[in-house]
Amino acid sequence: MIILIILKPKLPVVLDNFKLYLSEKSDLTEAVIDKILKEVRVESIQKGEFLLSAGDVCKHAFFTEKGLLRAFTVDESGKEHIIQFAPENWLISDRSSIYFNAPSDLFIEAIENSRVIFISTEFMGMVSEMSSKFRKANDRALQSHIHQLQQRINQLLGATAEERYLTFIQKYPDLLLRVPLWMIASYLGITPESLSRVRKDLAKKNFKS
Amino acid sequence: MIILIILKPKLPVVLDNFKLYLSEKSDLTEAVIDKILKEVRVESIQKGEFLLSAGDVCKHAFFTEKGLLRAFTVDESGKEHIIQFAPENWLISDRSSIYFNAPSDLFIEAIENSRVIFISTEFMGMVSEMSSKFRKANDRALQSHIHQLQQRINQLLGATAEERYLTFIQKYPDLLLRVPLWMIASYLGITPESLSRVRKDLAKKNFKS
DNA sequence: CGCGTGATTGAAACCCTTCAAGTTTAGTGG
DNA sequence: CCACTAAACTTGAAGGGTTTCAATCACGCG
Repeated sequence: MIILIILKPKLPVVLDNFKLYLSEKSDLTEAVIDKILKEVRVESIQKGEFLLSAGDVCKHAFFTEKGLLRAFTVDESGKEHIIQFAPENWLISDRSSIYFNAPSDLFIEAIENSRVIFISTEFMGMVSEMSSKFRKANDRALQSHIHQLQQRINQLLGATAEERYLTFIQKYPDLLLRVPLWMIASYLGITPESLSRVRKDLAKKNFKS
Repeated sequence: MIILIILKPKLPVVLDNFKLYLSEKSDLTEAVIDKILKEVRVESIQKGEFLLSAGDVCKHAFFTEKGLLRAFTVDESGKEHIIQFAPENWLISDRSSIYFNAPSDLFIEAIENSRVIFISTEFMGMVSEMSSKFRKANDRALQSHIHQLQQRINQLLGATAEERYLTFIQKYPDLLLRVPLWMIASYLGITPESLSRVRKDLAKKNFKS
């Protein structure tokens, strides 16, 4: 008789996306990356949980290994304004809060059950020192970030609700399926009702999806 | 008899503001700064002249030694959207156009007769290598810039015309006296007529200045 | 099943824009 | 220095896009 005993192995946390990210953005060997990965803090964040609240000092950048995060502000009248979404492979944080060690005015929340890498300033500094390619990739990302913010300002200055929506679905088609419409409305700076009507109009003009 | 001949001396271009800027942001000696200053390109720009046009690749950051510059986009319908003003001691440029060597979508124009320093990437690199304080100051400025862009997005997402105007005059009281109101309206994302009415309402509520 | 969240729809109100006209201001040349 | 012109600013009336509020519907989940 054969007795089969299967010991459930201690599952290593899967960090495929973050590993890929590091190997693409840096010129470190896989061995070194694997070593680094053992040091990073990873957490499972349930839908609805917060990674940062307004008033707190932001201490980490967050890399979405799995799931979906959002950053938003809340104004005096209690209305939310969504600043950014962060699906898989995106970084999200309050750069200036980290940099100036100042209270953030952002909330960062998981809107799906997520696995999130906590990236400290020290970690960034360490990898930057190890790889000049990584440093450059970060510079690049910073410039892109600024450019993207300016484009958004530009659109908010001039575009109608419909134009904003069309830009959004063209830029982030994947998010459309994962993010409730009222959050998209918040990102676009319009009410959920308005977005609903915009979509209705577009459907009438036989606009696909 | 005494004949007095006054030879008009070759006037050195006055760069007090930029000199002060360099000495505050770096830890270079005055002698070194003076040497550096001889290398920079300075130009007098008449009101209405352009330093950058959409479609061109931006090659310089511009430091306003004297005068006032603005950056703006023009949308499909021909409307201008002002992205930024740059009075004395401000830097203005299209970072991403410089960085990615890509055509800019910005115009940069003098709205007063101005004296402008052309700052090349090489110049920035050189000073950065000479002074780590300068490097850090630039990092800091970059972070502040991002923060300021985010605050503006936030306001465009939620605030009324009046709120935007009040924020503007509180943040840039000096510009109010130098910039035509229709440009301020453009910066705020409203029409000149609306701004006029907002100001009228504020005056009625006996709001000073 | 019932509850809560998200989405839709309608009607009224509101803010802002548009268009058009008039007024003020500033700059230019005689 | 005044006259002229263009640009900037104001004001009014009408219209449009969005919001607000309220009600209803659809769906997933305990």
